[in-house]
Amino acid sequence: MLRISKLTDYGTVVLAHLAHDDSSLVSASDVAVATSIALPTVSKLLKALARADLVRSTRGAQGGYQLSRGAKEISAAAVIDALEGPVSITECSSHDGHCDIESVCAVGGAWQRINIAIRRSLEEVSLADLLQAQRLPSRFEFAGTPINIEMKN
Amino acid sequence: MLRISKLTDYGTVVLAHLAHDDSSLVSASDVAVATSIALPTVSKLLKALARADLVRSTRGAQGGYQLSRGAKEISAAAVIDALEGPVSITECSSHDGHCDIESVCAVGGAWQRINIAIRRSLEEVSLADLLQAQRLPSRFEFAGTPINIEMKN
DNA sequence: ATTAAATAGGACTAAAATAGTCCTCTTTTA
DNA sequence: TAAAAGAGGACTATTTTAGTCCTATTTAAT
Repeated sequence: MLRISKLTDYGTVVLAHLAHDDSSLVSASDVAVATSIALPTVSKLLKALARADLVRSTRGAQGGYQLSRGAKEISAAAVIDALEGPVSITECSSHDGHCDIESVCAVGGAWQRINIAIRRSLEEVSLADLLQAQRLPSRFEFAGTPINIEMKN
Repeated sequence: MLRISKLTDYGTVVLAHLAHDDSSLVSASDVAVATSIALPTVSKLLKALARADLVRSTRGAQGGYQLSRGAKEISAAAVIDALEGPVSITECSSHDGHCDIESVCAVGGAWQRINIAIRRSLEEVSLADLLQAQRLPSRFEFAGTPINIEMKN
């Protein structure tokens, strides 16, 4: 259920590598070697991440990529947006999506609300959190009720 | 990002219809007519929902389906599980999934944690909630920009 | 008993999304 | 000016998802 794409997952790994090598420029091929992800794929990911301004690129020889801001300033939501676009949880809730059964749909905006709730929680999680895999401080509201999320481990 | 499949969405609509017609048995074709979803599709959905024990089926003439429990006792998570299987947010976090880059993956269990968080929130939401959530214009911020979500009925 | 109305299960096909590769162009440094 | 990088996009293959259809089984009504 509710999966993110493999590319997004890889994207996180790539970002993680950049976060590690903090100050210096890292080329796509370095990242590919370090992560064992095929170079064309890494390249594609980094281009998309650059367009979304999550990484900054420097062209030319000795060029490469670096995070455009600190790992704490990059949210999981931003990563997903960059690599999958701002798509919603259901088709009919996306902006120009058209829903065949709209007129008889009893469910209406319910999934949207869930979507928003999930989105908020993803905004609370930063790349730094992902790296540390420590307790995630997630707390958000759904349908007016505050929901606390505790994580085991 | 993070979408549920169209079938799951339809499944919710189907369940919503059953919840409406509370006490009596409703045949798959009745549901199909009422929801404007093609009969074979409705049929397929109801079978899956029956296997997951979200609806109870009665075979034979005058047979049909009904919810196996009250709408409040059916969580969004259960619906998703029934129709998409208990898959995780990433491939490598699913139970028997194998991840190519496991050995160098710096992200590790981070997405799993997010997955658990989302899952919990989906367990908090019942079918009854989904039904009530009609027509609430929503507003939230993304990347500092306020975003309005309008629902067209 | 027989027939008709249902569901059960699964095989199959079609369509769409995803993943991955490759080519050509531009930029920059040595 | 050559080599090392990224930019952009076209293209292909694969996988997933959606949707249909067929056959078997169950049950109620006649």
